[in-house]
Amino acid sequence: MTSSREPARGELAKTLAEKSRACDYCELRNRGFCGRLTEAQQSLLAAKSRLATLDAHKTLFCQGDETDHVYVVRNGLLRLYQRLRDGRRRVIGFAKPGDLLLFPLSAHNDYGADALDAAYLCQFRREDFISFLRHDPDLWGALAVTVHEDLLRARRQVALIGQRRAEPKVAQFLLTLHESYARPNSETTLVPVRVPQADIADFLGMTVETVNRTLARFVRDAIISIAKRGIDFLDLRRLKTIAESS
Amino acid sequence: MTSSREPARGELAKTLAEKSRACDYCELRNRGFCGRLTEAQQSLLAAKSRLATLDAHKTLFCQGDETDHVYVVRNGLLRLYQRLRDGRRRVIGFAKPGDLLLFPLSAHNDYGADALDAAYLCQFRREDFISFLRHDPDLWGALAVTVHEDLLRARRQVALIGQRRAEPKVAQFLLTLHESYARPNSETTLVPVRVPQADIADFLGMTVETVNRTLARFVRDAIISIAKRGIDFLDLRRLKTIAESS
DNA sequence: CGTTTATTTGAGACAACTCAAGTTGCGTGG
DNA sequence: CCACGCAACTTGAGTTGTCTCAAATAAACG
Repeated sequence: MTSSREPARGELAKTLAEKSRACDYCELRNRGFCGRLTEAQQSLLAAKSRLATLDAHKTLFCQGDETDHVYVVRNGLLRLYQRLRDGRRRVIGFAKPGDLLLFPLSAHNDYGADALDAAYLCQFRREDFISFLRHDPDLWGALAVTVHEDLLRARRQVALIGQRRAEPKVAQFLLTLHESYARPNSETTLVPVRVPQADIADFLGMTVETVNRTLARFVRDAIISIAKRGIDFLDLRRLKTIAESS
Repeated sequence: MTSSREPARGELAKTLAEKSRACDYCELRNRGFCGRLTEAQQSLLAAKSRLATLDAHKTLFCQGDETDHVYVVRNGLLRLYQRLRDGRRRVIGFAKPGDLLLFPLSAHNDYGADALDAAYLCQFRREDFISFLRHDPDLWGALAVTVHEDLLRARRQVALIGQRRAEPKVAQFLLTLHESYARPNSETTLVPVRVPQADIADFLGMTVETVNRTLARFVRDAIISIAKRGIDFLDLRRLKTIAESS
């Protein structure tokens, strides 16, 4: 099944389960919600957390449903989206490890989420999370900063969609993707995620055809290379030039 | 000077000053930051607040500057904007009475703000605001919810800009404007704000020319009427139809 | 009353969209 | 193992609507 694309999946799951309580995995990430917590706070939350697993293409929660849980992504990539009045879909972002999903003070989900990859998440009951906040007011800061970062991300998306030409849009999107997955000590230029072109289109407010043609041009010009395992960034400098060309 | 457009301005200022401590004015608004506070919390904040006045077209703060103060709008309308790499300007929103400006946990301003109308604001030193949060943890909730509402607004702007055709964009913008200023017990359809078309264009990601032509069409079709004092909504039903026409 | 800023109008180019076929890749079941 | 079906991707030709550029007009301000 989904494990075919990731041989070490089962092993990883075991590792995650062992480290579940101490949040060692999340601690590795500077960014994200858990990265802003002290070890004591992490332990407090971990005590009431449940490990949730989600196969690729499965839905974690739907827009409009009651928010009974909130989540922190441990592993995998999720697509966050809203349905618009006219039936079209708007992808509002992609959730990476460390990201907090849903706002614990809202009774209903602002958006829906489903997995692009198989995903592992920490699940918290919303009421538990709220009582954490009451118990340890310092958690409020982490929550507020996290929501504020989502706000900054949303504003970046506004700037992105506002662009008229397709090439800078896609180029900037690719650069953001690269940035999110760039490791300081790594030489590889391969970002190991496969985002469907339809999702890129709905994120950037373009049609699939235009996204496809633009990506094809980048591939033809040897700026990127698209493989089954992800996107290989061959010429970051040229990609940046295109991104700036507004 | 600017009082010529609002004869009762001076009187209003006096009223505001008198009610400054109890925040009675802000209390009248359901929406906004102050509306989420208890009277005790309002008094706490009011004790350390300063009334700031700002003439029309003046700048309150600039993007990138150090955040030494945060503000709550009492009266007037402000334009919030960011500068993009290519020099273009992106209007990220308009601040109405009750809105909190700037994020007290950020060291630098994410955006700039200047007045469209003459404006009155409550000014707080950032460190004072942070110590309020420490002193009364319940304030954290109000802050988090406020930032989250900004996030929802930003996502609405994403959906707005994502539209391809000009008419629905402008129609939806006008409807939002109308909603923000609609009074429950009021019969008038006049929204007493004048937003420059250039700002609408930068908010919606279009050119001034297209905004102008679209507005002209609405006026020609007797859907709205544009006067010096503001926009008169003559046919809300038709405006809604256009807004839905994606 | 002159200067600056905002709005209005026109003609043409261009880039993304629409529609309509293909093709490829992949998981399922015979 | 191959055939099938579904979903994602690819490609082409024509349309459409906004943008661009260029100008004239109107309004705001000292």
